[in-house]
Amino acid sequence: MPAMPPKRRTKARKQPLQQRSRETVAVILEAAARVLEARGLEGYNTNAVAERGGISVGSVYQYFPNKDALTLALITRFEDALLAKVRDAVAASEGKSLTASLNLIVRAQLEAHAERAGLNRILEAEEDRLRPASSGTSAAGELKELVADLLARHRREIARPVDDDAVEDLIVISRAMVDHALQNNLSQAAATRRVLRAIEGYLFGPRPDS
Amino acid sequence: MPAMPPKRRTKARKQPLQQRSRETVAVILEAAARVLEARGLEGYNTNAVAERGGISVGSVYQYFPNKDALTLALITRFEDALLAKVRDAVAASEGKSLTASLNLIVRAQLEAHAERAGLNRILEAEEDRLRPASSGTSAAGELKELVADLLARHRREIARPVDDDAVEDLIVISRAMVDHALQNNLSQAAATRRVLRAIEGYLFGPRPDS
Amino acid sequence: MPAMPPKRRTKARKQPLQQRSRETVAVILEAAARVLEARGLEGYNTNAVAERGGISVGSVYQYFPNKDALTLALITRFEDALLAKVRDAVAASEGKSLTASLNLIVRAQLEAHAERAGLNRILEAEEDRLRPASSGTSAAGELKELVADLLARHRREIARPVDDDAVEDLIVISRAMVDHALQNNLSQAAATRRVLRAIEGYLFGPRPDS
Amino acid sequence: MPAMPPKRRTKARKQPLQQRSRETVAVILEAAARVLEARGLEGYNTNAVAERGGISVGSVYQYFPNKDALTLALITRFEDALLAKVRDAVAASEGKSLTASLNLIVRAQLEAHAERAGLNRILEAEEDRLRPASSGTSAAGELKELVADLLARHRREIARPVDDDAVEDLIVISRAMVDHALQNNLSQAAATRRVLRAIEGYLFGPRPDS
DNA sequence: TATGAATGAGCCTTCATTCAT
DNA sequence: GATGAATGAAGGCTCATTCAT
Repeated sequence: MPAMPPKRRTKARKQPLQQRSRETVAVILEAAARVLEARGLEGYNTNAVAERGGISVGSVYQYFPNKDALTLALITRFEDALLAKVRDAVAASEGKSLTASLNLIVRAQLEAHAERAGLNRILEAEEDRLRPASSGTSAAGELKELVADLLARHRREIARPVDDDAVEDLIVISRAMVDHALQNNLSQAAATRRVLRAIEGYLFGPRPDS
Repeated sequence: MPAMPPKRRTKARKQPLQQRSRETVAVILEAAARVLEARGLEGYNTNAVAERGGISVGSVYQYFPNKDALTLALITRFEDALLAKVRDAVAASEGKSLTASLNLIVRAQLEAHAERAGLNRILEAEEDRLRPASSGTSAAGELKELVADLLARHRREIARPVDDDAVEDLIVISRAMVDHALQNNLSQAAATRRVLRAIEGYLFGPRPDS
Repeated sequence: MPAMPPKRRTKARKQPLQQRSRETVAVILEAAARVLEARGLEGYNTNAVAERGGISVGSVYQYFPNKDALTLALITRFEDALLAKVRDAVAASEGKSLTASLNLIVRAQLEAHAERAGLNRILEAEEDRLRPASSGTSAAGELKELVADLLARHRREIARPVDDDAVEDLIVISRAMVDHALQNNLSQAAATRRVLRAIEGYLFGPRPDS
Repeated sequence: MPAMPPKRRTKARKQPLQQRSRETVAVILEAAARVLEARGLEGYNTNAVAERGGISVGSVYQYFPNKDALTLALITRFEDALLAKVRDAVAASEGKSLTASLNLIVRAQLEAHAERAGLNRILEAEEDRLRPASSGTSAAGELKELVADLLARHRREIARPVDDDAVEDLIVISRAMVDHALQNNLSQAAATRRVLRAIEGYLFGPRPDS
């Protein structure tokens, strides 16, 4: 079992309360994103980020205690964006059929991932390394809730008991399918179809015997 | 779009034809595995590997042109082991029902991953970075074939057309579910049940309309 | 021979004539002292000092041209305090025997050093680095005078000629002994005894032959 | 009280058993010494040391885990040299009078310090910072023993009880006097005279009353 | 005057890789 | 083939100092 590296601060070093600060933080994040996109994890370093952002390294460290914290902030930004899209999709699916709702949600996910596919893939890979082993994010929590609520609303149409495990599995499956679709450059349509097929299989498939 | 890094040899520098050589390669691989397990990606470096293996760095470079090639060899070793287990499971499922066959295969997968869970997770994460974007491995190819054959044999019990996409999706889903199960330290039993549920949902679920 | 670093201002940038200014300077000095005590030379930096003092870095630079000047001010503050204590001791020893007088002075020194032992040790170490090689401070000068006067008053009881060298040596010896005593956490009583023993040995010892 | 900085390895990273290695270590130490002499603590950094030694930084870190360890090695080197000189002086003073013996020892000390006065002063200053607060070195221990033995041999000529405290005080006093002498560029003769005066005062002075 | 965000030179340290032995 | 000392590019990070507001 890998030894846990010595704890390091990974929270923001200073809350960007001032206007100027908030802008700088935004600049840093965007610069980091661009470096990651342009040069990959390989060429991603704080000096490059600073240069790209037209600021100094010192400024990066004014707001992020270390490189990992910066990456983590990027991950959070992505998660928040994803979550927002899903939230909207869920809201928009009020009154719609389960299939239609799922369709909306899957599209939302695909969009969120597709927007900056290269970047997001890298971030997802880094997440594993940076999160202390399944430390539930609030974002992850809310996603579960959203899905759970949707499923609950359509309980009767679903062939299996809708418990926490089901919600989790559904998220795992759709995330994997979405990633796979993007990796293979599937068209929006094909991607949606395949992801949906997987999800609906899970939901409407035969009630498990065991 | 990420700039392609300058091409580097990532194939083994020489085929270990001699007995002695083959042993050394094995030593190196095992040392690398152990370093990865003990210290994580963080503490994984060629000097540490050499030390752990009781050999010199120079020897590592005798058999692997660079660090990535070594990691890749480790990944291949894992994939081969997995494939072997799956192959056996498929062989053993001759004449059995589809459900029983899947059960065997899923167990095989779980076993392969569980054996050195920590190590394998790291390797899977590295795979993304090291494979030039979906460059089909022969191992991946054979896995597809195995699954395709099994499904073909039970075609009539399956609710959807058994095409390449279906095979791919099935692999994606089960891999994701297996990873997730291991990550959450599910028991063998629970893991098997949930992975199977997902797979069977996909196979026996309602025929897609579109 | 060490190259002389480029000359830098190390004097206070402006005389704190105004009441407010004087207060700010005091705040800065005390903040610096506390940082030094709490985090050592390692964690002693102008930003930390400003934060500790509840002011901005800019303000620190308003009153001190650079970090060294601040440290030097701290050293001076300590020296002044020491000198004041010694001056009082000398005044109080009017009419007393030499031994009694020395006792008072040694106690004064010990007190001054003990008050903030950790801080003062650091400052003494920094003094070496910051003073351009034995540039006599006025404080050092006055100390010499005080000691010289005391010795002159008791000339007849002393076994050796009381010249400048003797005064200097006496100061060197007692300073070293006091430092050593504090470093080893000797009790007031033990410390006083040993320091006095050293001093009296020097004064009352055999007249040097050469 | 200053917080103790996180423990770091300060022992040699690798024992220089091979001939080549031993040479490299010597090169590094001498380079470090020269950098310290030429540019002071200010310009003392591992890159400069490597450059000065005509080797690469990597080599420095092959033998010293960090900069402080290197400095510490330099300190030890100095202490060992000093000790060797004192040991010789003690040996040479066999059968001589106490005064003559002290004379030899003081000269030895002065020589050791004078040899590279600038360097040694810096090292002494760093010692405080680098040694975990009065962690008795073996060198310090042996010095005490040497002095104690000498004094014991001449017990009858000494005016005070020769206990551990006396030995310690004597060492403190002579070290302070030697440092002071070098700092003021006293001539060998003057320095010796003054240091001896201080020591003899301590030894032959009046028996303390208290 | 005060503020504190921004700067950026510079230092420590790591580690993949080489190559003389 | 093996060895392991040596290399040195590269990158994370700090902190004294400045200056626009």
